[in-house]
Amino acid sequence: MTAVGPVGEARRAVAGAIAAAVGRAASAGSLPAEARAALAGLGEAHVEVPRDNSHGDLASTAPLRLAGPCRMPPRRIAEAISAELDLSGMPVQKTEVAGPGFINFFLSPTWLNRTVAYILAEGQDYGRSDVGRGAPVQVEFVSANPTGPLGVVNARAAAVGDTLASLLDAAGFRAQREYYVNDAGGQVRRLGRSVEARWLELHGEEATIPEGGYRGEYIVDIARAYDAEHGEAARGMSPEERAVSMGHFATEMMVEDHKENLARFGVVYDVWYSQEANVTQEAISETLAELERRGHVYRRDGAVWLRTTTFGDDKDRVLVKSNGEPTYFLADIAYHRDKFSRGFKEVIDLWGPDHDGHVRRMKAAVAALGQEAGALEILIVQWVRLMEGGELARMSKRRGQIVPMKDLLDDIGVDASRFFFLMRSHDSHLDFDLELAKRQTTENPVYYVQYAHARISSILRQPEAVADVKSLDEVLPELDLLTEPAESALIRRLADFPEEVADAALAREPHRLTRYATDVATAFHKFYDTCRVLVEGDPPLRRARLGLAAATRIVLANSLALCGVSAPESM
RNA sequence: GCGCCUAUAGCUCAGCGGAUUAGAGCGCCGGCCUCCGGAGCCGGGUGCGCAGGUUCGAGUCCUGCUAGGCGCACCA
Repeated sequence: MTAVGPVGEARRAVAGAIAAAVGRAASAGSLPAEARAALAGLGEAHVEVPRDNSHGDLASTAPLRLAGPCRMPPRRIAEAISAELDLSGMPVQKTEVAGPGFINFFLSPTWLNRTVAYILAEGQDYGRSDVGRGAPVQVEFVSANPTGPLGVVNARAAAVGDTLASLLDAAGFRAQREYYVNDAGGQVRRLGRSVEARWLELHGEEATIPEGGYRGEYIVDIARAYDAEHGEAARGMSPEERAVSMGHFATEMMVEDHKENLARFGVVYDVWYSQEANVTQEAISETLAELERRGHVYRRDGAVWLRTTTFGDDKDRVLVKSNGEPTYFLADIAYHRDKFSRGFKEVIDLWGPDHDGHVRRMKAAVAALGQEAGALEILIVQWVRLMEGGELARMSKRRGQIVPMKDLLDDIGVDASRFFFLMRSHDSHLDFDLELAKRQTTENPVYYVQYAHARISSILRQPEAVADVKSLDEVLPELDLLTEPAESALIRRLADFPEEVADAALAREPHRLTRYATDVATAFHKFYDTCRVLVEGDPPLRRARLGLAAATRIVLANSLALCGVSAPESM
């Protein structure tokens, strides 16, 4: 838990009051002297948000945690602390000792209502915090090979990476979104030769796709495009020249295609980092030299090795093959070295499940370069299976198992795709229910949340509401009229938002956001069901409820924005 | 063989640093609109793979086992 926003303030206040009470209890002898130090070791973390709101708005587990050091039953510690609690001037309505030794705190209605005013004042900024203190963090994601179209796993990585970056920004880090373009090396040649084969076929010549080449139909499209632009020139080239020329052409075309799909998906990168342009021979040999200087390199069997086992890998890895060529691993190390030289202290890579065997060696290499452990974090985005009616779906019957991202966008759309990808933890396998995602009229989770937003928007534009909506910043005194349980429950959940954002960012778990947004939508619908917003004959209460509705809309809009999902005013 | 991920309701999954009574969506059954958007709300029930361990307390931590997925190149 990160203490930010309204709940963070309350958490700090409660933690402070408990610390003071423990101090007094220790002086008075009702607690042993060890209690002070033991509590100090806990920080503010012992003040938690209970799962069940009948246990209060905040609860301290300090008595349970102090039981060991104090050698006293937790319940008695709780009572000793309770007896010394001084809550004057604090937004706490009541406290209780409960269960095995929790101290539960019920925040006052005044606190809740001030929170509504605070949200209204913050608007678009509500949810932002400064826990990152402006630290630059790089998030690199998707980075697919430009040898074929993006697939659904790439789409998932795009949703997760983009939202993670947004969360980091909101939590006060400076996130940079980077895409690494693998436009160098053997695969470009292979791609070029594959295109060449198709190009020859276009001209009625026999040709075979080379071993390890690319067979997708898109290669034919590329060959056609190439022919239209450079067909004449190509006729005069040697096969080798053609492979190079076509390889570059194809790569550019694929990268453009990736950019287009990602942009359509709402993902805009700060940097498209070309391997060919940046990871030069020079960069590679500098990297090798640095690793040698640091003493982690040795020669064996004609190859140059990095002693990654020093840093937890299960075997050493080759940097330079015995034929003198650098491995991709070395190029990748050079790339990561460059990231850190650009000033990032924290670098997060999102990789596909086919690369999880490479995690250890890459982290080992970064450690070998002298970076702190944890400077590089690698998140594995797991497989996506598209399901339709409980069966594996084949959206693309044309070729293989790879379902293009484009088809997903065409069929499902951006909002549902992104939301669905963000409903699950990135490291668990995802069964994507196409039928459910396509539904626009029923219980699709994304529509559930958007519906709440649209419903509020509808209320706020009712004729009897508009005048009040304009002056919501003046409703402060009326907010005290919000005393219904459904109102308090909703406000309480709205108050969590900044901590939800900060915690999701720090844990690198963007999927928490969709759950939170769903919770807020549920709390709102319940409120709506029990409390009439546009109450007649009671203008103050109406203004208060409009204020709450407007605050809810802010939280929903901000949550959806972080997810990259639209927040419609009507549906 | 080694490594990583996963195992929670009929299905897909949450459960964030261990904490009071384990949740959501879908599916199924039954209620709720003279009223701000019924794309909503309320009710109905089954579950932490197995076995140990640590602890005042384990879905959560540790060990072993079982099952599923993935990875184990001088490929990129």
